[in-house]
Amino acid sequence: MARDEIGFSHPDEETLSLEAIFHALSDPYRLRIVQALAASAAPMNCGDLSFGRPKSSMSHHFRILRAAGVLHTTSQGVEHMNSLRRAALDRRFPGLMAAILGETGHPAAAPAARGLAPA
Amino acid sequence: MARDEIGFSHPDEETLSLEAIFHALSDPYRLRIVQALAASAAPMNCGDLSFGRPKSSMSHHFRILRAAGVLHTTSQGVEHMNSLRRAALDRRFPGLMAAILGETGHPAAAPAARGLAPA
DNA sequence: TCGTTTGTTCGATAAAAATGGAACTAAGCC
DNA sequence: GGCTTAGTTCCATTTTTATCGAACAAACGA
Repeated sequence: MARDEIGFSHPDEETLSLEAIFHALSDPYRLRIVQALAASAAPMNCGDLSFGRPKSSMSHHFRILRAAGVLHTTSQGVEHMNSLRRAALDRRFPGLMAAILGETGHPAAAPAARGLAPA
Repeated sequence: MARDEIGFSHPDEETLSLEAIFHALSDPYRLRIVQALAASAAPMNCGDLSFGRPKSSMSHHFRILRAAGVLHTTSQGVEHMNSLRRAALDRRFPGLMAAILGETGHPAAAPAARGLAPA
């Protein structure tokens, strides 16, 4: 369990489990957080990822995503910046995030994972 | 919702959701069921996939896997034969099952999803 | 028809998760 | 120091899941 500076604890890459990742992604808000982060070039703070829900509720969701190793959070001033742990996830479960996010070799493919209506 | 002969109801391919699939796979027994089915050439009955747990408990897990569209079940005599809905899952979420099962282009890759120790 | 096998359904209980207000902490600004 | 902003932690409540015995149902064979 790596403890970043004075910050959050994120699980080591080797300990990431499919089970925890799936649990983390089985909640609609958490899935939206992941999708929003994937779509964003830059890290995003918690407020921007709260979808109008109470802070305490969202803080709970961030914690679960962090604990599953999906998210990485660092403090920058008053805010907490979140990003996907994409490289670690890709090494540990190659193709998983790509499939979830609807990134396939074929640009026309993966309609469902991109939120588009199926052909 | 397709209702097979006199049998089980399985969701239509178009309605499969990542969220439901993730929830289904976030339980250890359910994940093992999926992995066992993937490893098996032939469909398997419920007893062979029960890992020594009570029937009523496992029946519950089968129902969730079916409702998520992960599993397909048919009656054959007294037994219920289960198989992965691999084709439907692959069409709807290309690469997802391959990543979960640790099937990658490179035979040496995806150690974690195949249950092997990471290099 | 009776008994056996396989699995589902019911129902009660226990365990786990989600929710959100309130109090609190850390960082920055005046 | 006092004030503001951004999140976390605490705590109680609700909701959802999991667990598993017991009763039930369907298919088959003797």
